[in-house]
Formats: sequence, C-alpha cells, structure tokens
Amino acid sequence: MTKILVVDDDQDLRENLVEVLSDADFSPDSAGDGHEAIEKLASDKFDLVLLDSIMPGMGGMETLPLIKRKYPKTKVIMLTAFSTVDGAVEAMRKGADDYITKPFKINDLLVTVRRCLEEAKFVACGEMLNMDDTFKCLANSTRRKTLSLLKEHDKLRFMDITRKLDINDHTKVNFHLKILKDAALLEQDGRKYYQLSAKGNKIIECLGTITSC
Amino acid sequence: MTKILVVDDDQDLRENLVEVLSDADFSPDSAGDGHEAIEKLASDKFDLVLLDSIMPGMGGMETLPLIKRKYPKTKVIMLTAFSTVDGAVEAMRKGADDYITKPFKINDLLVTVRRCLEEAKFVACGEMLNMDDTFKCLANSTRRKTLSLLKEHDKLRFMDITRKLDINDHTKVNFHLKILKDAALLEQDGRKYYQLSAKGNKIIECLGTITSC
DNA sequence: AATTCTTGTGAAGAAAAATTATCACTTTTC
DNA sequence: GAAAAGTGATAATTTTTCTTCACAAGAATT
Repeated sequence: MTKILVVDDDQDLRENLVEVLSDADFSPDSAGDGHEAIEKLASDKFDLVLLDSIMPGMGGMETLPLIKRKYPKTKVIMLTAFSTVDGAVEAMRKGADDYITKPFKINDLLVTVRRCLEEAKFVACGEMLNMDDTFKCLANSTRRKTLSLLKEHDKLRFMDITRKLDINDHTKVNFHLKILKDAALLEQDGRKYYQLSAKGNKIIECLGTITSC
Repeated sequence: MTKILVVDDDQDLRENLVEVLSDADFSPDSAGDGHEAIEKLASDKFDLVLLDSIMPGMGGMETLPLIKRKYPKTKVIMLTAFSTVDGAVEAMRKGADDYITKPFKINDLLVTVRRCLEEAKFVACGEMLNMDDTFKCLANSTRRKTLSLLKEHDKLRFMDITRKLDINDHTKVNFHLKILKDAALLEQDGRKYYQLSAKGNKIIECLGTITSC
C-alpha cells in the first residue's frame, strides 16, 4: 500500500485530505508541522509527502531539504497558499518533486500525486539492474579512467584507448573493456568505436559528485 | 573562460545581454531560437544557457529537455515574460537549474548566473584521484548494505549490524567494518557505536542517485 | 566469587575472485 | 603481403573474501 504523509497546520484540511486519500486507496498519515513530520518519517517509511510550505514551528521550506537529504527516494509535493514564482522555484531547487497552490481541486492533487508516484515506480524498476556489477566495475581505476576518457572524447577506438591509458599490453585493456561492456557502461557502434552508454553517462555524472568530497 | 549561450528571439535583449555578460567577464554567444541553440551547443561547449521560454519556431520549453538530455552538465536558466507558477514548476521539472521572470534587473540575473556556475564548479572539480579505496569499498555489497543500514539507523553497535545483515559469522562483519573504517566511510564514537562519517554520508547520498539510474 | 554468555577485536591460512601475462588468432589497413 | 588493430582463451599471479582460531572486556547468572 502506498503511504502518504500529509503535513499541514490546518487540521480541517489535514483530515479532509486523509479521508480523500484513503478513498483513493492510499494509506495516509498526517503531521501538524515539520518536527512532527520528521518524527513520523523516522519511524515509518513513506512513499510521498504532501508538505505545506508555511506552518508555525518548522515550515515546509525548512523541512523539505531535511526530508530530501535523509530520504531522497521519498517524493515531496509542496502545497502553498501564497503562490509566487520565486517560492515555487525555490521549492523545486530544494528538491520538491512538484508544487501545488491552494486552493486546489482535489482531483488536480490526485493527478499530481499519481504522476509523482508513477515516476517513483519508474525509478525503482531501474534499481533492479544489478548494481553489483556496476560497483565492481568502478572499483578498478583503469576502468574508471577509461570511462572518463570516453566522457571527454565522445568516441574512441580500441588502440586509442590503449595508448591514452598508457598501457603497453593491449590485451589487458581488452579485458577491462569487456567488463565495462558486460556492465553496460559502454557500448560499441558499427565502426567499433567505443562510447559511453546511457547508463555509463549517468554513472560518470555521479562520479563527479562523489569525487568532489 | 566561462561560456554562456543567450537564447532569445528579441534581438535587442539578446545583444544587450551579450554586452552585459561580456563586461562581466563571461564569454557569451547567442541564438535566436531553439534550433539555432541546439546547433551552437553541438559545435561548441557551453557552461550555461539562458533560455527564453517562448520563442517562434522552437520555444525554450521544448528545447530545455533536449539540452538537458544531451548535455546534463550544462546549466540552464529559463527566462520568461509571462510568469506563472505552473510554468516555473514545469520548467524546473524539466531540468532547469533556475528560473527568472522578465523584466529582471541585470544584477539579479548576474547573481543567479554566478550561483548556478558555482554549483557547476563544485560538481566538476573532481578528478578521479585516490578514490581507489572508496570505490573498492563500495564494490562489496555487504559493505554497501552496512552503509545504508547506518544511514537508516543513525548509530548501531557491532552485533546489531551483524544481526541486521543476517550474517552468522560476526568476524566476517568485523572484517568489512575495518575496511569501511580504513576508507573513512564510517567511524566509531566513544561508546563503540558505529556511524557514518561525513564522507560516508556524502557517498551514501550519491549512492542513491547512482542506484536510480 | 566464580562462571557463563554476549560483545567486540585481531590475525593467519584457505578459498574465491579479480587481474595480469602470454599465446593464438582474425580482420582491417596500407 | 606485411603491419597494425582488434578479440578471445588460458594459466599465473595478486587481491579480496571467507573461515577458523584466539583472546579480552563487560554483563548476567549461578
């Protein structure tokens, strides 16, 4: 059952939303401010949070980055009464997955909620890919260098890679290229040029972030 | 030199922005619509794109996802005359890094541009140096599980980890914990509780991103 | 107070996996 | 036809992981 946490200081709205979400076959819970939301999230796993941006105590704008840091997979939709473009942009920059202004039609909210969850599902299925191979691949510096070479020069041939890596034994490079290919981090086009796959590209992106800490 | 591409159908604004950006020590170029922008991006590497959302031909909203798919590292700031919350949210969802409504003060634009570029610099700076231990660490699924356990429950004791991993031989867990400690991904407090180090925390965050591609 | 159980740590050798070196071969290019 | 590019398989080597034993500190039990 998909669990949704409703965070709003307006008790009426909260109860109303909980009821609507229940009717829509979700499993909702609610919190009255940011602190309570953090507590609920710590004790229970939620798929999505509906977060009011302005609340007494800890508001949604402060809570949002905390939630996203600790539970990046949990989707967050911001709700707000006073809608400004700046506010919306700020919320999205802080990691909100969507943004809805009050008053809203229940149906619009449900549409947004479902869309968010669909995206989550899409992401989750990618997780099925065995990450083990991916990480095993990345454990080797020759292979990491190969990936970053291919990031820089979009396409390279076998011997180009060998020379750029400054490795005299070309069969050794071949060995590593095969492993990279098996992990689907790179692929070959018709002319035997090696290039990063979509997955390889993403990985390389993430590598940048990791490497800079 | 930081290269910026200004994409707007209004020639006056375009020339104006190019001049301002030049004065601010950037290296600007410009395009009159989405197609032209794509062409310029293909032939030249840009660090940032200022993209008008509404243009004859191909508008910014269509161009944005194309740019972001092909050049994920290139920052994109959307510019738009008719500002609606929905429009801003849509742009951010499509991968814009920021959003500015016209008319804007030149200074505000420069502030936004510089902030975007700072973030880019942070991501880009890392070369793959002495990350070897870190990646070797992550290559093992037991260790990855350990890290994510510690992400969930902030602190854990040795035997807690052993049981949660469902491993009967505790010395095996000890072996992996030592490796994690050596790689500075986790640390122990005075009461022998294991917890993620700052580095470990960052890695775990990245892990989330990697896992979802 | 002695002992038993649980927790926690370390280390050496065995087993498994990853990496390298070597050889053998095909295809492409000049 | 010779040189270079490219691929694959196998044995040797190195690294990683697992197993087993050994030991110490603290809590709980007798």
